[in-house]
Amino acid sequence: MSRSRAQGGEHKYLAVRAYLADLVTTELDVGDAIPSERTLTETFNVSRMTVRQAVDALVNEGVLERAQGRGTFVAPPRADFEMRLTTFGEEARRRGMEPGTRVLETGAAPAPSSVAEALGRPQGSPMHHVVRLRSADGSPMSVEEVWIPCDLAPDLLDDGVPPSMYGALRERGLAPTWGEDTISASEATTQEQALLEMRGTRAVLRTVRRTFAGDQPLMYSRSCYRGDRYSVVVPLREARPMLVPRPRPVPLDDDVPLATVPTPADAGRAD
Amino acid sequence: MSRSRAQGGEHKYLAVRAYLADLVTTELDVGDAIPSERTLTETFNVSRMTVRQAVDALVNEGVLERAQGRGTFVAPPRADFEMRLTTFGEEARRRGMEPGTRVLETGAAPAPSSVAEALGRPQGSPMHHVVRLRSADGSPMSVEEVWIPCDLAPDLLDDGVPPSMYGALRERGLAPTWGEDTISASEATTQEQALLEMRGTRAVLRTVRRTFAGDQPLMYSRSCYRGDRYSVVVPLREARPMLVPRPRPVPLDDDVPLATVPTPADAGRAD
DNA sequence: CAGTGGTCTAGACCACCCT
DNA sequence: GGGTGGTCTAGACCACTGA
Repeated sequence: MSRSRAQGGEHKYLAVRAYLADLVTTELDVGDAIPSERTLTETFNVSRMTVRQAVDALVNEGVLERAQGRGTFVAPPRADFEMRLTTFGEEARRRGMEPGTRVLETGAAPAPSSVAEALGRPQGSPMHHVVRLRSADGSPMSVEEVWIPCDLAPDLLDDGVPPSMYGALRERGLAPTWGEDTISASEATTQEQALLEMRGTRAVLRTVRRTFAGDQPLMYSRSCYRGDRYSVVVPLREARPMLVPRPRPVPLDDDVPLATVPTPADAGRAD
Repeated sequence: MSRSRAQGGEHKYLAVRAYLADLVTTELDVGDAIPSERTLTETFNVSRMTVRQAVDALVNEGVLERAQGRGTFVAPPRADFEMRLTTFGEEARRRGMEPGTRVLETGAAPAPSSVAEALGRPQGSPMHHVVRLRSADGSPMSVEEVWIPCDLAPDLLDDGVPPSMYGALRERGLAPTWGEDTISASEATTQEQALLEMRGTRAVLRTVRRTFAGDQPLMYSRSCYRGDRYSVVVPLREARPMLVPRPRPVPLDDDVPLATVPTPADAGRAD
């Protein structure tokens, strides 16, 4: 059991898949051809269907593209029509700026009703609460407030505020898997205005984010960005090409799950 | 060649696929089992690999879920982590409100530089230009300004402003396939403030949208939403589970495409 | 235990592309 | 024509599930 796992795992198609994934990331450029299916058949001593299973997987992931009669090629980096759960730091660096943070407030606090509701917790339940001023290239960008239920990670703030909340949660086995931003515009409070050093304008972009690990609500956060320095780009896909199942999901009496906690299936239905 | 296409097309797996898709949409509820693979093998007189090809396709689309040892079931409507290209009307109705429109301005106009640049057109080239006040349940929600190159659809405004721009474009064979919103916050101009009947606040949420049909830029639009009445919900996926190809795409000398027109591969890279 | 999906074989013919 | 992917067969054994 410890031997014979060449590269990818127990299954043959995984070995082929791993080989191809490695080829793509280390040897080939976009547009290059991978070995033909029959070649792979020989090099791995497997049947063609097995090779195809491996190639199929990478095609489905958008890593490879097939072209009948020509071959199979490394696909150009795919259009990404999905926003990602990124941290302020990653986001700033992606935009070519150096992120900075000043902790304004930290500690435990009872959950306000809006926060409790959003996380599916009883009102007033204990939460880690952190308020930070975030900056990019030295100038203030946003004020960010975070709540995380204490019981999920009691020791979260024991060593001070971690550089990345997502990182700290990940270390505790609570990797964020999806989330939801609600974006709106309003005016800065005088306190926010001062913190963000805003002068001409008071317009700010606010986002409320709920972060989940699977079904479990992990974190609630509110950010307030300078309207004159920050914008969000959202890629948009074609309207609904999908196949819709369920003709009429008969209301069920048993098996009613937590009501206020949306599942991924509820995401994307704005409002 | 004209006969023998039972339901889905020439290929056997497409027939099975069509049969299953029909089952899912007309007979089965979420969670119901589909016929077993071996059953399908018999009813369609095909081999099991062929059945699997059909089922695989639907599983990849998120319509079905396999469970080893138990069966294959209709999947719950999938989490939708993608924002869709919707029109103001669809969007309003989805939120349970009745959309309304008042045309403020309409006609042809030379493209301002920002618009021309965004659409990859020469500055000053002729564009359809429409400004509309959009309302929901009778109260003003946003001011929207649209530019569409005249040459794409010369007759676009011949019968007045169409109820849906996307619809009108679709009728002319220019179906929008993807787009990109840039969302920001700022203050309303006095004109906007008056049109939107804003009183307490001046904060507005602005979106700049570019709409494409494949590689072709179709439309540029700017909207200005009342900050106190409008917000956008953006679903967020897990941060980068993907496999990244290209170690170093050697700069190519030939085959350089239109420079200022981004392809889908550039979407999602904010900023 | 019987039934399900998961993996795998060793062939086959076809449609397509390039030379 | 020779190579490529696209489809398809008729089996096989395995791992897992549920009664």
